[in-house]
Amino acid sequence: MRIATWNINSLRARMERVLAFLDRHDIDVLALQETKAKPSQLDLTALTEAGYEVYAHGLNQWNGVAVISRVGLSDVREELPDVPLWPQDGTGVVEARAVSAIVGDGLRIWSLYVPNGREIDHPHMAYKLRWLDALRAEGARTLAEEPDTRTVLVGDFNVAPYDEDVWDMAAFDGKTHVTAPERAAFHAVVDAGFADVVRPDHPGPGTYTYWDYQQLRFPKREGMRIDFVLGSPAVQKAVTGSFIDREERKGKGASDHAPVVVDLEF
DNA sequence: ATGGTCGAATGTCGA
Repeated sequence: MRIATWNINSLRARMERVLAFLDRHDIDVLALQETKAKPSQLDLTALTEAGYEVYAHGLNQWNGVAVISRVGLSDVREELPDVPLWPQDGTGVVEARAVSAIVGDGLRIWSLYVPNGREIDHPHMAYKLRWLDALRAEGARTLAEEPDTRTVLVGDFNVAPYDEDVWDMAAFDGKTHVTAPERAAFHAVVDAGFADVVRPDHPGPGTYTYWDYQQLRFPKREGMRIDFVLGSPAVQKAVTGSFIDREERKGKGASDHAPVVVDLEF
């Protein structure tokens, strides 16, 4: 089974790219982030005709996540337990950040869009840390109940866990994504039992999944590794290969993120 | 030249 995760930065704007990507790489399951649409706004005809089931979760134009599968899609769950949807700050913006489903041979895949954090002292930063702790708790709970669970936590974590995951640490002085609390929150998820299954085969430095649209970051090879596939022990043993589809970042109409693809044989 | 780009509820914000 071949799974992938991709921050698509609007599914409506990039439906043709998604269809071509699924076909080109023979993808069984695709987790999307930043769909930027309510499900009612999506025309899923072409995906359905290509043999895929889709579960989209989005409440407004911000964020939104989805799972696309041609190997079954059941037992959908929306959002993490014990973490309130943002915000409590009176802006009235409610954002969808997580959805999961059982696909293939009993694999639970979570499509995750970790809150951005914005600025170090912004309320969204505290919310981001709380959200990551809720993810850790959910992962730990799952593994405690079922140590052999086939579970993957995939998506845009908005954290660069190591210095080599950004092109220049000096550029991130005083910025989010690289701070000690964010990295600790990320590593706590890993320490709960969910290892990065891509990094061992694709180490850095210079291995990125995101390049800002601005300032010619992609041609200058100035990117960040912030999109991950984290697998439970049963998943870790099943990995037979992986790659980051850097080609997808090229050309007109690209997302600012590249897809991350992992092959599993249970 | 200290910007440069996208997508969306576009007299403008979030990433």
